[in-house]
Amino acid sequence: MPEETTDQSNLDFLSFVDFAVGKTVDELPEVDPVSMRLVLALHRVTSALVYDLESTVHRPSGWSWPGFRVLFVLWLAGPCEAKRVASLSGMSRSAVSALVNTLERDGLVTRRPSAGDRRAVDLELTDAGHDAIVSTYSAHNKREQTWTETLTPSERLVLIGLLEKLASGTAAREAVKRS
Amino acid sequence: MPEETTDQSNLDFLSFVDFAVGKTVDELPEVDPVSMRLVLALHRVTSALVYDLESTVHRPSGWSWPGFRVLFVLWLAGPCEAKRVASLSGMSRSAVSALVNTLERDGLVTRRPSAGDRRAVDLELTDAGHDAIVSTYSAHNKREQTWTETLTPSERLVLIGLLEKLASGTAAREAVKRS
DNA sequence: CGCTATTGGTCAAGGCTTTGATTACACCCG
DNA sequence: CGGGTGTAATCAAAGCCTTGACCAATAGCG
Repeated sequence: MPEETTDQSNLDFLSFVDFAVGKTVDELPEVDPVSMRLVLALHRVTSALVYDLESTVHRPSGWSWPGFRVLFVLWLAGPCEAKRVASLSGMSRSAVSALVNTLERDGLVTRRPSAGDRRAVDLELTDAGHDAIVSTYSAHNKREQTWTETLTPSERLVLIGLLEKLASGTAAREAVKRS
Repeated sequence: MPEETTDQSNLDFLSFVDFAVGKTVDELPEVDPVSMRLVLALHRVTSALVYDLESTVHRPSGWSWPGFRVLFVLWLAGPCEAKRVASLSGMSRSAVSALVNTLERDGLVTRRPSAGDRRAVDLELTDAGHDAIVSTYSAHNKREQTWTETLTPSERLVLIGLLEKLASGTAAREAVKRS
């Protein structure tokens, strides 16, 4: 791993944000630099975090983050309908359906027609699925802790508060939702 | 659009986070609830934001957010090598290469062998590409402003500061980077 | 100079997600 | 009870992204 080039590309990217905001405001005066910077920062840090977790934790175990999210919901909520898994995990029903094809093939989840509603499908973790989620989540959270350590304890709480405020604000509520 | 079911699913999801943190800490004592909640909130709000911007701004214009990011970099940085576009946009070289296939097909970008280094490829915005990025970015930022309005002006600055601190912290620097 | 290591770009296979269409089934109202 | 409306799930086509392999060209060292 070439540490110095990693730092270099990081700098490139950081200074590019400054440059981008400046030049954009210059050419498009109606642009608000604060919201531009906010969304840029949010997207960039999340994308780096997801990529890091996926490539250090999930892929090495042979699974993907999206698959992990489905297993996670099933672990916590217990067996339930695909529709509910979609809404709890924040994915579309189509995405859950496609993902469960993979998970079922790999023996982590079973699919059964629901008893009450014959349109619905009940999903349930297999024993292998249960083992997978428990062992993976420990590693996942260890890596999360490494990221979090950059902030002081009170900064962490402030950040969580602001993110949750953003998530329950007007824009989020009126935002287009996955179907 | 059924407003009440939208709110309902939002509540489902919000309360699920509380439930998930509680139950996970119960079963896996080594898990740190703060970093769990931080990453959950970060991922969730970003994913909602990206989905919203993509479906209200980019798809209706006929393009995708990833394509937009490439056009954006080319607009700001001017014509440059694919490698540089990748590092400035935070994408892998493979992803840029694949994406430019689409952008070139749609007449937004041109690909030319570089003068100095015969391995490299220079990318440049066409006139259509330039028009696309300028008109799309105005709409994009308007929507960003709607999201940002949920926070007070000083909260916005605090949030940006914390996100940028997270992005330049140890974990981010040592994180696996896209190749 | 020549050999080797590295770098820029692309391709291929596989996975996830999206929209839109389709098939079953459930529910409700006349 | 029958027909219209809405809902659960799935499929199909298309797009993006990832890893790993590969080629071509450059750079560095003996």
